[in-house]
Amino acid sequence: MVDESVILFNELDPSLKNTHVRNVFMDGRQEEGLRLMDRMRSMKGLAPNVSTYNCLIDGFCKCGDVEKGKELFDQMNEVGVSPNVITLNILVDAYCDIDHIVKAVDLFDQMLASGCSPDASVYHRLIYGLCKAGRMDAASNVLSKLKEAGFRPDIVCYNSLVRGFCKKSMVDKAYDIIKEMEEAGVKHDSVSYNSLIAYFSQNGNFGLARKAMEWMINEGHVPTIATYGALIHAYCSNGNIKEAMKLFNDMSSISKIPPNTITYSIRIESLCNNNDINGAPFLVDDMKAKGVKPNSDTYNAMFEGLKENNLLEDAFILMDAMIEHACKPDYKTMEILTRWLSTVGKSEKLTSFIQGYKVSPLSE
DNA sequence: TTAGGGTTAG
Repeated sequence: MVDESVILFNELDPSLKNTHVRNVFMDGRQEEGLRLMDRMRSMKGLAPNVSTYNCLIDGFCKCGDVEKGKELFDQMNEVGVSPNVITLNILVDAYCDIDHIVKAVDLFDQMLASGCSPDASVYHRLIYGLCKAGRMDAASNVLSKLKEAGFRPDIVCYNSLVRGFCKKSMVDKAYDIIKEMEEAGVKHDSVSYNSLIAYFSQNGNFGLARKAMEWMINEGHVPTIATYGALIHAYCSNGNIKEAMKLFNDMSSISKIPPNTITYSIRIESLCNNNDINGAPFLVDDMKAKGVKPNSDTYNAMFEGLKENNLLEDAFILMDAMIEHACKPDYKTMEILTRWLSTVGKSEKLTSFIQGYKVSPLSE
């Protein structure tokens, strides 16, 4: 069979062949790209270059096949194409994304040992990935290596560390980082403040959280949706709905920040936790009116509330709404529904739901 | 002459 894409490829100027294959990979046509790469290798004086490999590896990683990406990375070494910092960044990001932190660190160490000199971005992204995974010892270790290599952490890197330490309740370490930022002349921003505000409010220290909000304003930073979100969530968890609502209103009226999916989900979750499931549909209507799209977390909060109140028929209607609005259930949705529906002998509804069929008797 | 592009709230 004649392969049209190969014929077209053959006619291209040699100088354009790598670009063409890159475009094929970036377009998500991995199989076709691989065929063209084979073709290239068989042509005299032509070979895929590092950027072609990078597009290919990135394509596989984005499709979730990171191991295939790593295989191709190894293949690069075999065929004599040296990986560069972009190759390394693609793989480090991909490993961090799927929480294969050890592999990300191994790859990084391997590159260091092989004499490749990563630029600051590789350190930055690895630190971010490690902080996100809560691996603060490893993150601190990479931070030291970054400094040894003569680089400096930037604001994003510092903020990742502040957040990581706050999440682990290692607030002294977070303060150390803030101090280091100040000494290094890197000015903290609203993101740095938001991590602290979230930490204080989660621990019920609302006085300090509000104080930090004041400091950030005095320093010329504007509170963001995350500032309000952290506080609203903490007040809701603490049962102080009045204060939460005040902030919700202040956010729109004073700060002119419209609520988003997360802010609404926080409030819906709070209603459900306080046995006020009847209030949830009104909030959903309000979201719709404001053009804010519910996501799986919004639905999950409502499913939890309906389950607590044993409102099975309402759950079926909600499952239909989820399908109708093309909102993909996540692992948490599946967990809630599996447990609930199997207990009440309605597992077949879950099967239909997964297959994308309506489940409510009202819609039949 | 390319390729990747990291931060905060639930």
